[in-house]
Amino acid sequence: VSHRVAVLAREGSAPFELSIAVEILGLDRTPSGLPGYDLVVCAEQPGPLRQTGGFTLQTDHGLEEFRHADTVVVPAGDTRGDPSPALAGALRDAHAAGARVVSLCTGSFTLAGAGLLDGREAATHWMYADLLAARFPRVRVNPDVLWVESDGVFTSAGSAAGIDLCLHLVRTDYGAAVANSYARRMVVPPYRDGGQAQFIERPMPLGAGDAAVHELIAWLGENLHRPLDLAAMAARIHVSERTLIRRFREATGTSPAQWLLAQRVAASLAMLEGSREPVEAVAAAVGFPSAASFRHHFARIMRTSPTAYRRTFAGAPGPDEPGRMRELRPRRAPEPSELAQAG
DNA sequence: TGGGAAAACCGCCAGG
DNA sequence: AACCTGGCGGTTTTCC
Repeated sequence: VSHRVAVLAREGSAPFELSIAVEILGLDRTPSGLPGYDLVVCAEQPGPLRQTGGFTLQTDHGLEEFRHADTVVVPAGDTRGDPSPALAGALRDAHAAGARVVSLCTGSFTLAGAGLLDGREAATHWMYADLLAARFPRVRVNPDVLWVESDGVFTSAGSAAGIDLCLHLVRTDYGAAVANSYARRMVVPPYRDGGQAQFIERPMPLGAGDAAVHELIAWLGENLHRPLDLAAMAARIHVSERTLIRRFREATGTSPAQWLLAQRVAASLAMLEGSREPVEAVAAAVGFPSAASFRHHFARIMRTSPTAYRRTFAGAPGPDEPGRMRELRPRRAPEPSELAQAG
């Protein structure tokens, strides 16, 4: 039984958030052996819809699609006006009929305007969180999460947080393994964690999931320099090693040791750029058992050596540094394919 | 760079 | 019945 998704298109919207839903929930992945969705883009009225960027979007489907949908997605839209009575009613009916109702970015204003967020917790783009709370006092706005679910109503924060929410829906419907395959194919992290947060404007707590594993991850992030083995990690959250491995992979898509390796390499980047500590000292500071181990995993993940990385990204090379020529690559964070197991 | 020891990982399965 | 846990044995990965 395939899962049906209806995505709302509107006049004057930015295309990005709508595209997130189409990309994740609309692509046919059956050639890859993955389950998917029946997705339709629908509009309140027929006719061309002008989008940001000066192009038009057109669809033959109307709001009656909401009645057949298991999931209704409302992408970013107007933050000032109210939804029409027809749209508001269709959204309420869909929720009452048991459909998941999902907003991306400022789409939360539309849900709020339809009354669907009254008394419920909601997320939205951080620039508009205050406005949402002011316009809709009955909505419990949470400005610090990537997304939140409240009585079958899902709201996500700014722009790219919609990716996290859509992947969560896939995880809910088809399991973590399938969601991770989706993420890998899109080349995005299957799971945003503390290590990713440093690349974000401000750290964002997680939306939901395994609380014990999340707490463990937060603690690991603060203690990367310490020797950490499976037994210590398992003891920390009072489970067996077997259960830790299983639940860690369920929550993050990777294993504890692989995650640690990737986080330690990520932590080493700042030290390589911002200090003149020798590679041996950097290796020890971020918790590698030896410089050889550090170099091995750094090269595997970053496709260059620590010294070459430092020479490229820490400014001009020092006068006494050896002048070996090496292939140089731009800085990047570890890819999900490296965080996750290959199979 | 090689290879053996140790750790991490995971399928399987029994038990709660 | 559906779900989670954790021990066992074998394979893979890491360590030195």
